[in-house]
Amino acid sequence: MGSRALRPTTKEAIVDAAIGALGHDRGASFDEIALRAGVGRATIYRHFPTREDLLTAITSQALDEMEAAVETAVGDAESAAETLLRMLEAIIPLGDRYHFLSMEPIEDDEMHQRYEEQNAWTTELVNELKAEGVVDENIPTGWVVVNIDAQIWLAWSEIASGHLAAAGAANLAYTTLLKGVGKNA
Amino acid sequence: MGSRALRPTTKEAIVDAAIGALGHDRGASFDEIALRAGVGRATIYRHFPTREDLLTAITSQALDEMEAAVETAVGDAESAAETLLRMLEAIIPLGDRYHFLSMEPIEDDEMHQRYEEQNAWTTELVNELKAEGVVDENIPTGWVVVNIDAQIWLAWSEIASGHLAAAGAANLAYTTLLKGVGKNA
DNA sequence: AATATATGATACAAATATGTATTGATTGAT
DNA sequence: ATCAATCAATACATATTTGTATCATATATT
Repeated sequence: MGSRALRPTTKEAIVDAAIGALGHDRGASFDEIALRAGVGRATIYRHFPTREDLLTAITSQALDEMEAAVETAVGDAESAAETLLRMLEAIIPLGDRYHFLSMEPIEDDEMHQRYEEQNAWTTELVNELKAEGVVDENIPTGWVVVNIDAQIWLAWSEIASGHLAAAGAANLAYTTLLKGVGKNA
Repeated sequence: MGSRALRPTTKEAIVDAAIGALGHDRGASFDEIALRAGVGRATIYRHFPTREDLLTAITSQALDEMEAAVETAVGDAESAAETLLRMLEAIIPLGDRYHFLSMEPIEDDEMHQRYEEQNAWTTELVNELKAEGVVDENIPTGWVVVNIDAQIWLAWSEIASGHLAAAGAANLAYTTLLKGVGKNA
């Protein structure tokens, strides 16, 4: 059995608490995380032998959730442009939990590789956007890729700070990315 | 006398070493900074009683340099659009030293206030850009402001990683900001 | 009920960083 | 040459965090 519990496992509670604690203070200690999770500090070490193991587990879960959300949302898109918009719509709402991870250096090798794959996926998307005539082919692909990531990050930040409504965020990011903030006479 | 020394003061050497060390590892200890500066660790404490004092000094110097550079570059601009471009041209080359500070939370009250003033300046600039018809007035001013900051940060990152030539960076950021990466048929 | 497992609480060891204090040497100014 | 200030080196006290070990208790399974 997969034994998917109705109530959160201790391990899940720890991961959740860690996400909360680290989102609030990226240097949060195991003491704080244990307090949030309502478990003893030693219990954390039974599930995650080192701090890095815990960080890796969180990163892994974040990537799992994001990849799953994007994959679902993007599945039946009929163009690269639609794929981009769907991707933004799927990934921006997940930012409230994982925003802090985007500022964290990736230590684990496997996580690093998954990040590279993510990047390769986005790069391929940009190439398709160029082929479709949606993105200017004179702009370096790498620059477009980091701008896509930046729009996601900005949307996360502005939603988190209450300056932006979650509803229209994806569309705003999409438009800003493709057309900029300039006035198109 | 201002007594501007021809050779760097011990204090200046410490600040420079701290910028280098913290740029490489944001958690760098006083040991590492002292090593880089070629001074004893205790000497740092004579000039900066606490770690926060040192951080504040670095932040202050960064803001001084950036404000001075922008003020000079922007002085005779004849439009808000020109001001924006000149600002980008002035501030992007400074990123190699202060890039890491943009990811650091601001603790000091005075630095926080100066940051707010920076933000107010950019906000005013965006309002002028809207008045000039350069920026779409339907886009929230705050969103434009964070997008300007994001372009600066992206340029810094991409230059630092060697993916972007410093030369055309400001123009690329300027164009991306106003027109986006989309193809304008 | 008996048993195996997971947990909480606590103590402990080790490492690291911050900040203070002291002392002798070096440097710079008069 | 003398004097004052600054510095390097060192030792020290303190605090924090990580990771390990132990033991009694609670929980779940059979």
